[in-house]
Amino acid sequence: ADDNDFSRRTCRPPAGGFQEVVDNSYSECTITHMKSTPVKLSTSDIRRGTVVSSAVAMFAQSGYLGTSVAAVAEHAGISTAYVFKLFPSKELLFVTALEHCFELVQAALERGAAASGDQTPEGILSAMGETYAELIGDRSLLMLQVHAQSSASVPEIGAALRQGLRTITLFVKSRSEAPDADVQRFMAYGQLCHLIVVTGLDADTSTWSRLITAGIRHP
Amino acid sequence: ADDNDFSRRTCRPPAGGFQEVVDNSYSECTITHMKSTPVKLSTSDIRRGTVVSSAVAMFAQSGYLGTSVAAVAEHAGISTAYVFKLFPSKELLFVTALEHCFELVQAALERGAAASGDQTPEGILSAMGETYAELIGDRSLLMLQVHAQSSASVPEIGAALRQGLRTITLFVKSRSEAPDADVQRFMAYGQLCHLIVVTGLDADTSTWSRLITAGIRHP
DNA sequence: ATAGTGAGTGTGTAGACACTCACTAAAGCC
DNA sequence: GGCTTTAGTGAGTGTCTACACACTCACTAT
Repeated sequence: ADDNDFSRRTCRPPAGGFQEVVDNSYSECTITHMKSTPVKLSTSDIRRGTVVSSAVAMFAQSGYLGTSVAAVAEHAGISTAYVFKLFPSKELLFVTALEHCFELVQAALERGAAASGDQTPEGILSAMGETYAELIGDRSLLMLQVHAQSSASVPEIGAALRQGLRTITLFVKSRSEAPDADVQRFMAYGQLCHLIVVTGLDADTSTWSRLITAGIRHP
Repeated sequence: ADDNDFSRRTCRPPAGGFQEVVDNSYSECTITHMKSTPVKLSTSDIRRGTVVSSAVAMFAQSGYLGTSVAAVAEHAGISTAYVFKLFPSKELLFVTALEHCFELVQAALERGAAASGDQTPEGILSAMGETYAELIGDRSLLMLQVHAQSSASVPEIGAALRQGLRTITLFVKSRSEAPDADVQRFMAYGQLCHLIVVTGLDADTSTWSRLITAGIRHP
């Protein structure tokens, strides 16, 4: 239990080797006052950010009920008790992770739309789809959404899911200016994409699975 | 503890009042030898059937990890211990329930296709979609699939999910004889339908949710 | 009457999990 | 140096769950 105490303060990467989503929005360390010590100060807000990243990774791996707060804490390299000091409950930790997930998705769609050479509605939708498929290559953001759907009966999770879906839908609609039916189709194929990854069909070469995965890239 | 012993043998409906999926494939009681006693014998196979029905209902409600075997047993009106005698593990109980779910889905699709007036590929697909939307009105079969996707990392569940998806896909393809792209679209909108129900958008009248649910019936 | 069998249950157990609390170490400010 | 605030932890507690075991009882064949 005490064999890794000395390594706690060395700013080591989280256990598991950074396979979680890298979160740049928290990494900036704002030094408000002139400090002489070059060692960067770890405020609780920065810690909160790393915990959210760990929560995304762990919840994506094992789901809401299947992930213990202790596992998130270990991944973040802090104690379980401190996670409960940063977040009032497991539920709110999950919701925060989910909201963060949707922020990353929207940012990716925006990037894709901006980088599209073809700025027609169809071109923008296509570019967005490509970026999304790229984004969920690491599976974390995708699996978190799947697990959230499964836990939507928890009121706060359901609300967060609905809110995130609303944000994404409205963003896709306004950014692409495509007709409603095309936006709907975009969302439907996004869901199909989730199914493909969840069932591992992207690694399946049988003819029937080709039928499902046709035209959907798998990086 | 002994206040309900006498009611055990009266073939009463499961606790909860038959809100679970009614399963006709098990209700037949085959009397192999001529018997004089008119009371129908409760073999373990019949019990297995009722337990599977209860498992579908309970797992659909709370998911794989969120449902205790005791809850399934209580819903079926038997003891927890006996459920473990009928099924070797919780995992296999879930898999059996999922397989049963896919059987019901396929049967519904077959019924829809047979009842379609328009026997063109597009007509059959459309009729199938309508029957499917009707079938999942009670949400049990839909939610079970959603929870299965969330638990697909359990190897046996993932395999059962893949197998069920394969069966449905091949059936839709062969029964409708529609081109692959149309079958793919059929599956994609099926997944969108799941998302709508999970998030409760079918009861939402806001304009953005109308965009998602347009053209998808919600009974 | 006897021996045997399958249906079905009550009780126990070992472990896991969410969450709490009393506590320390250190930084910032006077 | 004192004093307050904050980061961070170890050691629990109560509860729940999958599963095991030993057992009863209705019934059947001989």
